Amino acid sequence: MALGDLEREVMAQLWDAEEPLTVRQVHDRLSRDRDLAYTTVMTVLDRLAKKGVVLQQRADRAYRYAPAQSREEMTAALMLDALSAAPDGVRDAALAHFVGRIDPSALTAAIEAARKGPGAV
Amino acid sequence: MALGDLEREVMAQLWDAEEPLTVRQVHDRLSRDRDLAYTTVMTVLDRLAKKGVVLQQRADRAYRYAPAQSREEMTAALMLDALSAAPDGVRDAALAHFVGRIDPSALTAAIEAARKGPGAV
DNA sequence: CCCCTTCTACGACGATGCGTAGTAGATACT
DNA sequence: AGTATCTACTACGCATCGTCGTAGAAGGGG
Repeated sequence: MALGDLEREVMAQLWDAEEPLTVRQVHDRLSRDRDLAYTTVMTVLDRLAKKGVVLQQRADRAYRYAPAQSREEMTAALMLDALSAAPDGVRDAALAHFVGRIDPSALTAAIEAARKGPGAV
Repeated sequence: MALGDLEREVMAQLWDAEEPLTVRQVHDRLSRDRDLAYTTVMTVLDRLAKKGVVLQQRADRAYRYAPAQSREEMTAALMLDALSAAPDGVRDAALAHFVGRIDPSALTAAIEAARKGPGAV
């Protein structure tokens, strides 16, 4: 699921927040940098919810929005999508190209972390 | 650079071909499955050229189109894009998530292949 | 009880991207 | 000369996205 620029900014706020946010809270945080209408933020959050990338839950009067996945999970999923787009015979070579382009120490650290168990950063 | 469905189909033909193709050649190959106007294929190839993902070179009368990158390179680049979209502090964890989700033997093979030298599949 | 604030629901508009294709004009083969 | 081939340019419909307005529900303060 590809996101637009503003959608990504909103996701960044939700990920930074470690707690579900209301439309108003997201709007306030974005308003430090940009000048957006309250309803713009609402529309974006609504679209993100319809796409399934954020979860919507009622609390008191207002909805609270939380990311459906952690930023790490979504990033990993996007990488997997890119890899899966290649046909079978190409994946190994593509993976080798990818591996050759990232920092080897970061890779070994990632392998170690993954070995210790998923989710254990 | 995100590609549309038809754009991806055209790229698949160019990648399969191991040789630059004319519009007509691409059109013929696609016509085995689909019913597309010649000019549709031309438009798509032109847009791909403008995006820089295919190279356009004159030969005789007709243009020949070739992928600017191999399928492996482009796939790896897209994976890197996805990874780079995450902020610094998240990349390591995202990479660990990714590593945890792919076949370990494919990963070690990829590391081995990458170690031997870029491009040596 | 009425007004003001706060939310959500829904619609809308302009820009852009993409699939799709037609027409016009150049060029070459017959 | 006529026909086939190829590029150039334009265009249309649809979906997505950034952007916002209006309407309506719902609660708090005078």
